[in-house]
Amino acid sequence: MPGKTINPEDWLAALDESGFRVTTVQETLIDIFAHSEYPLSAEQAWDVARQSRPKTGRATVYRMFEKLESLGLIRRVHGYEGCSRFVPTLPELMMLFICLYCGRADYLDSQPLDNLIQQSELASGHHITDSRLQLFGACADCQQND
Amino acid sequence: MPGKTINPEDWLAALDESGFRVTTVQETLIDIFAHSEYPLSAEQAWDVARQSRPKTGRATVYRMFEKLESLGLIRRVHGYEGCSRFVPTLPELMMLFICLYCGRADYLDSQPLDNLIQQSELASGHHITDSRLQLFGACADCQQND
DNA sequence: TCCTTATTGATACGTGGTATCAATAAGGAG
DNA sequence: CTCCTTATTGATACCACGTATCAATAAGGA
Repeated sequence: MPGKTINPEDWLAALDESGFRVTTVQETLIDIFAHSEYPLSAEQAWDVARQSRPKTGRATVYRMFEKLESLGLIRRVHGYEGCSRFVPTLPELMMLFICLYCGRADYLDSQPLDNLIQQSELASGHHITDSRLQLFGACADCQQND
Repeated sequence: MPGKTINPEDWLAALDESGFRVTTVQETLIDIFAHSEYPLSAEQAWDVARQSRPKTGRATVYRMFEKLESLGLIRRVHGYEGCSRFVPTLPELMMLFICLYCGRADYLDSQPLDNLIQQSELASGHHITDSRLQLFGACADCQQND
């Protein structure tokens, strides 16, 4: 599974542009996201953060997750381990696949989803404004290592 | 939005066949599910259950939800109001649409989703064994009443 | 360097869900 | 129908995740 990732500079810039102060906690947490290929819960991120920054507060991490989500920089994963984990948002690659064996997240081209939505709108008469799709299974790597 | 619903008899039969005892709490809760067009949380179902059966325990309702989910009779809704609500499972109609205005759930034909999964498997090399798709927007009724 | 104020960390709190365990009731055997 | 075994229940305590509060800290502009 290829390691697609995000650029911490962009995230800090986004926070700055939105009028938030740039702090060291932010840098720490953004770095944690940038270097993880797995979906992260606030609790997990808190544990990692305290390794390099022991005084980090729990509430602060939750607040930062909220902020990052509201800015669209991370999105929630609705998975087998609950709904409290997040992954970085990759524009144009919104379809998320989670491997049930290694736990890693992979992003897929979302064009097929757009087609599906159009189709379903026509068939049902509903106006669809948002969608959540997640796929689960065995990633290419984990299939080989059986 | 048409009121598709399920048959309480079938659910009781399914519980019986799985070796569970048939109890009055079960009948109460199954009835509540059969008569609601909205996704239900355990807490909500508990409130309703106590109207006709005041001594009903909270844990019992959570246990029953767990049982019904494990038997595949209800499924979790990953929605804007959290991930703790459930709807009855309708086989062959697995794609769920939730109206953001009236809150009702509608089931859509899941053939397009099957196609999407096939497509994504080919493109990514992953083996997809499970999926979660939910659509949000304005249902046909709520679009008219604007 | 100082000052204002957003952000932080510690703590307490709230809600959704689970473990425990004695009391109850399903339902098969006689 | 009655008895007996045991799954199920209800009450309580408990735990995990997340949020509100508020004094202390630190960004960053003047």
